[in-house]
Amino acid sequence: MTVEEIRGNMSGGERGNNYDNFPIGMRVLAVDDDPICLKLLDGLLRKCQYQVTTTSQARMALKMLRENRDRFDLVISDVHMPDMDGFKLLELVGLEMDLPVIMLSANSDTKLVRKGIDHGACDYLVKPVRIEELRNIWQHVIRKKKVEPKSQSKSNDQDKSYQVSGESGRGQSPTGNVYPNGKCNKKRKDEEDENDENGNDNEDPTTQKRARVVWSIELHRKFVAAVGQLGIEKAVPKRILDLMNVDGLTRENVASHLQKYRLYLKRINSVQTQQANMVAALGGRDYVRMGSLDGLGDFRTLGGSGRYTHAALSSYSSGGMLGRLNSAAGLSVRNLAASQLLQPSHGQNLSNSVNAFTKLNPSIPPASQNASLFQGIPASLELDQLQQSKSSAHIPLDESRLLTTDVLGCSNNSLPNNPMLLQGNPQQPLTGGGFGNQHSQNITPFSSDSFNTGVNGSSNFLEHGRCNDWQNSVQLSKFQSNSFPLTESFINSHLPQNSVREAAAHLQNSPLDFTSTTSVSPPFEDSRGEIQYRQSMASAVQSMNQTPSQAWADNKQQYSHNSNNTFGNNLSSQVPNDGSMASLSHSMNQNNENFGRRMDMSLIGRSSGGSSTLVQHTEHEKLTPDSRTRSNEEYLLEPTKQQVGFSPQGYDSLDDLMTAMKREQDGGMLDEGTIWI
DNA sequence: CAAACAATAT
DNA sequence: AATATTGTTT
Repeated sequence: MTVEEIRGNMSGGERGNNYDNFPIGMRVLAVDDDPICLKLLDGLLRKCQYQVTTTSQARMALKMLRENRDRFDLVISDVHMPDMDGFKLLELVGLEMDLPVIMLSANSDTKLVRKGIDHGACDYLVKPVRIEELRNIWQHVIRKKKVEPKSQSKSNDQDKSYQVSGESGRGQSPTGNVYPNGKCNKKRKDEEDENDENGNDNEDPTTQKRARVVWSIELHRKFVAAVGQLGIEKAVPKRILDLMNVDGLTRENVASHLQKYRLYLKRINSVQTQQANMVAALGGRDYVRMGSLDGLGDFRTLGGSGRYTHAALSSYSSGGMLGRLNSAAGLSVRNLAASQLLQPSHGQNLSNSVNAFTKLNPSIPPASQNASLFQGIPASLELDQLQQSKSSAHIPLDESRLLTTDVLGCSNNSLPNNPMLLQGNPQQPLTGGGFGNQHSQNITPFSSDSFNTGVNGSSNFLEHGRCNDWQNSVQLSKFQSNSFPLTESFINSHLPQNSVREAAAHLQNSPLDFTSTTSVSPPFEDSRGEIQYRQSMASAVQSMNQTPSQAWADNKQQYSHNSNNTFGNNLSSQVPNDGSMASLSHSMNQNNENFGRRMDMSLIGRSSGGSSTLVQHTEHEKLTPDSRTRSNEEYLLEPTKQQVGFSPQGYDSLDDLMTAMKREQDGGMLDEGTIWI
């Protein structure tokens, strides 16, 4: 009988629950860009009596999975795929739906296998796959189910996936166990601290000091999930610990990680802000910001931010225009950066309060709040800003306003604090309603995005590894920040605006190379979960009114490196000039597919400009250079106009900026950035 | 006192 | 750089 028949027999049982005759009818999603391989795989899986669904596109797979998480029991995916790196898919799946994923590849390179496992694959099969291997894949489903049950009684130890145990070193279990002895107690106190003294502690393994916790991807995932569940506000060590329900993990461990996580979030925010500000300051260049942050994505990957930078630069310079920029601009940039860095950040308090406010009352309509909030901001900030601006002579204050505007706009949108929601499933109806058709909506997304974007975008570049990346994110930030300076310098350089623009345009365009060259990361789709959390955290933690929306844009991002290049072309062609951002955004939401191209753009933009933000008002823009800039810029610009919200003062932005700067400074990010140029 | 947090140590 | 530990506050 055919699979279909089997399915039918199983009758309703499909939903995942019935495992009556389990392996039979197991719902498998097979993904492989090679139609032949896919067909073959499909055939084999069917022979195993699994209920098979196939797709040749990773993105499609992700889409299907997102649409109905309970529709599949297991995913088997090729590693090499044009639209999305298999590892990326793996990570996203693991993160978002936590389904067992089996990687498939003709390459049996240990490193690749390892990579697959590290990214959460429950198995790695080498092509050609034998049916014998496929006959046993169901075990992964069982295993996962067993572990998953979130029964969280902390008591059990063993089966939980997370229990902390094992000798410290190993760590390889993808799942990530932490502590050394299985038994560990949560409290370190109990252990025997004292005993050892003598030297005789000999110990039972139990007794030893516990190994330090390694925050594996899985563990981090759990952590993030817990945080997300709790909401930032309530995300305190103890609660997180409870939710995580990982044996052996202590509150202290969580606290420590939380500390780091918060720092990370802040950083991200800062960066974003910074970028946004920068952009604004610069003159409002807009960049498209689609890129995004995907939430997770960035965790660790970026190992060396440097290379990206490098690549970007080089491509840049090669472009010709760049060269000039570099030289002249470089200097200016540097100055700029330096000066900015120095500035103290005052407004933090303010911003914090704002955030808090927002957090607390997410539901509250934004507009009023925002307005009030902003207004509330002390003038002092302004002063600071001024000072700042002075120091960084190049940046005109006026421009800074732009940023502010964005911010406001975002807030106005009244998006829920959690961008995630929006982001979440593009396919799904926008929840907030906020985004309705209205143009206001349209606007919103962008603006908000712009904020987030910076940061997010960086993530895109990163290599895959969602989880991995968060740690890297910082690096990303660096990268971005660096890029920024470039831009600035660019701008700053006293070139006539037009020329500048042109240059900018070039940059953006040229970047294609960059993109392709640098093997940036795999595409990113966001993983919402993380993103969400992240965002929420960020917003909460950080300051500012960041807006939530970034999410959606971000989601889309995929950068396809493979896809293409055409960035310019696509852009121009696909996106009509007239098309406003709104349309864009809509389309984006609706189809992920489109994104790919767009994403490229964004990436490029980012890379080149550093900031992809969207930007706002055109008004400030001195004018658009018409035709030349066109593709990218226009695209961007248009929307900008729509954007709207203006707020008279840019306090926020300033504040943010300052904060960001300060932070950066602390982080040394800026410095670095400056350096490269 | 326990928990959270920030700072500091390894 | 990632965790752990310590110190302070709530």
